[in-house]
Amino acid sequence: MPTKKSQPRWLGPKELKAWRAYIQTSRRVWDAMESDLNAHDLSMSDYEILVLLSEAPERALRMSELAESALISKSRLSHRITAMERAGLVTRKLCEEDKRGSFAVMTDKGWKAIVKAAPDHVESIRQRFLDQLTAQDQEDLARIFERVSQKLREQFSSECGK
Amino acid sequence: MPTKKSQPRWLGPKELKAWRAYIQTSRRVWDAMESDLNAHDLSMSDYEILVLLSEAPERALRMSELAESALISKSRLSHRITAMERAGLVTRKLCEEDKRGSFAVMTDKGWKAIVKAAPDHVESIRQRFLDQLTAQDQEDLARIFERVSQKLREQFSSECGK
DNA sequence: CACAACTGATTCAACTTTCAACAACTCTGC
DNA sequence: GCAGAGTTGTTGAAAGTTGAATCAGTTGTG
Repeated sequence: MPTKKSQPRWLGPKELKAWRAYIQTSRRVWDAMESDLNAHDLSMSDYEILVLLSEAPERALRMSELAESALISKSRLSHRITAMERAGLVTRKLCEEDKRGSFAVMTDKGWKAIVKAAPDHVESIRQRFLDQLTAQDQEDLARIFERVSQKLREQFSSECGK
Repeated sequence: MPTKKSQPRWLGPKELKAWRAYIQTSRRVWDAMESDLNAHDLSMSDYEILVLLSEAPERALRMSELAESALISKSRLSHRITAMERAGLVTRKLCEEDKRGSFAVMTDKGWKAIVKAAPDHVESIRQRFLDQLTAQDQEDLARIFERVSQKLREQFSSECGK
């Protein structure tokens, strides 16, 4: 996206500090949470997929919808569902209304897996992240990141949707 | 790390909001920045490696040190350096003092690559993230994430170092 | 000094992700 | 109805990542 010819506006000390603290810490948080989830043989992505399915009616979602919500590509989802199918966590079901389509459906085993993993995962969210924030911090953070997210969506539509 | 047998402390609405806003947005920010960097045939990881090398004396760093600073595994770094070597951005140099060791050294081409990519990358940091924060937000964020980072380091040493 | 334990780095095999191509189907406008 | 454009989802190969095993070199200890 960057489309500037002019002098680069280098980061000032405070900007640099904020950016570095943010970007490095968020990788660490992510890695720590991944490795916590590994105890349940799940990745963050798999967990997300299972959560989304568990919240969906019939515990089923169209592949595209699921890919979009989980923030991963269709191809990646397809491979991932194949692997999770092998592990017995989900199955596929063809879509009647639109014969190109298919559903990912959470199995009972998938449900059990997430029920088992959830308490540890929540504890992990707290220990790795939330417990270090005051109530005020939480509000600030939600506000800031929602604003950033909003902006990214705008940028995305003006870049792709043209 | 989670080691609790008691009732899980589920997230309250504000906690959930803060967590979701944060975790989803940070993936989006990351992805956007990756794709911005792709225009220069670099990944975020490659960029980080080049920055670290560019700041090091002689533009060289020991593999272990580099891996640790770049927050990636030694194995991954080894592969990545092989690839970057193929692309001409770095070379390896054996270490004289300790013959097990080796250095990654930035080449002139590597230097040029990062000099070329940096302005766009900085612009990307601004557009994707920093521009959406007030000066106050920046301070808050730095404070919060440094605290989280500190805690993660403590947890890491008490988990591994013993 | 000898030798066990350790360290730095790479390699291997398994796995995951990406990218491009594809098959199957639906929708649109004529 | 039907051609062409667009959508849904899968696939296969290439590239990237992981973790364990390995190799060479170093350090510490009796």
